[in-house]
Amino acid sequence: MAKQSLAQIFDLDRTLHEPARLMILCVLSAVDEVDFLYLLQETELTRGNLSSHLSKLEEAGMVAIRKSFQGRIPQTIISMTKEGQLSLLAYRRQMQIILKEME
Amino acid sequence: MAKQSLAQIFDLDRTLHEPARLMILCVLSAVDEVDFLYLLQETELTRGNLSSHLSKLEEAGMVAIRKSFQGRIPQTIISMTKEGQLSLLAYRRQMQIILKEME
DNA sequence: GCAAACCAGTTTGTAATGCAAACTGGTTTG
DNA sequence: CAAACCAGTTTGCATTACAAACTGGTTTGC
Repeated sequence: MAKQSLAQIFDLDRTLHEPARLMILCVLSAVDEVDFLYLLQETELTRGNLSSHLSKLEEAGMVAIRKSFQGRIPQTIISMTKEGQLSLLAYRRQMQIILKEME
Repeated sequence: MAKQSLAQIFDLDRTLHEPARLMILCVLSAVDEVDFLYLLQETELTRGNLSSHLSKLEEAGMVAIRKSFQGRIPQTIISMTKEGQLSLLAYRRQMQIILKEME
């Protein structure tokens, strides 16, 4: 493979590059299924922000969102999709290369 | 030091977190003084984008911008400040921690 | 000698974000 | 049965990143 240009190396997936979403996926990569309130507590995001970042991740096909009930209280369960796992892996690799580039 | 929260770990410097600016600093960290046209070529940004990202970096105190002439043609020379070097180092360290966190 | 093309950038306009605050639809408590 | 609470969603706004248009000067063609 020919040497990559800087522009290519730094062309990061913007969905994952947002710290809040990276943080969400980081939690998900460890536990693989969580509810909204657990994420809320782990990430210290506001409910509104967590909700909208999850929507973005869902639209991008990175996470799956399932609604259920805990007794009569609604509950939202979030898990990472296969695509999400692959994208996160790719992002990590790319960022590793960037960090090396800056040494 | 107490264990850092995820929110703290992922609280990245937004000035540096933007890929285009990270790329600019990456070039600067290697050569330490460049002109506008060299950056333009290395980064493959448009002139407008390069100009505005440089302004942001200058406002943030990360780079110093000096105007001179090459014969009668105006020339812009950019270099990284000490603060820029330190901030970039800090960003790299923080991102290393994040990548570890996601392993 | 002056119009057209070129050079080195800067400014402006626009669409897309990220965040906080307000809202929704339901449940529990006093 | 009103007030407080729960689990989220929607809305409004200020900030952005990018592209396109602009600026102020220089060189080229005729």
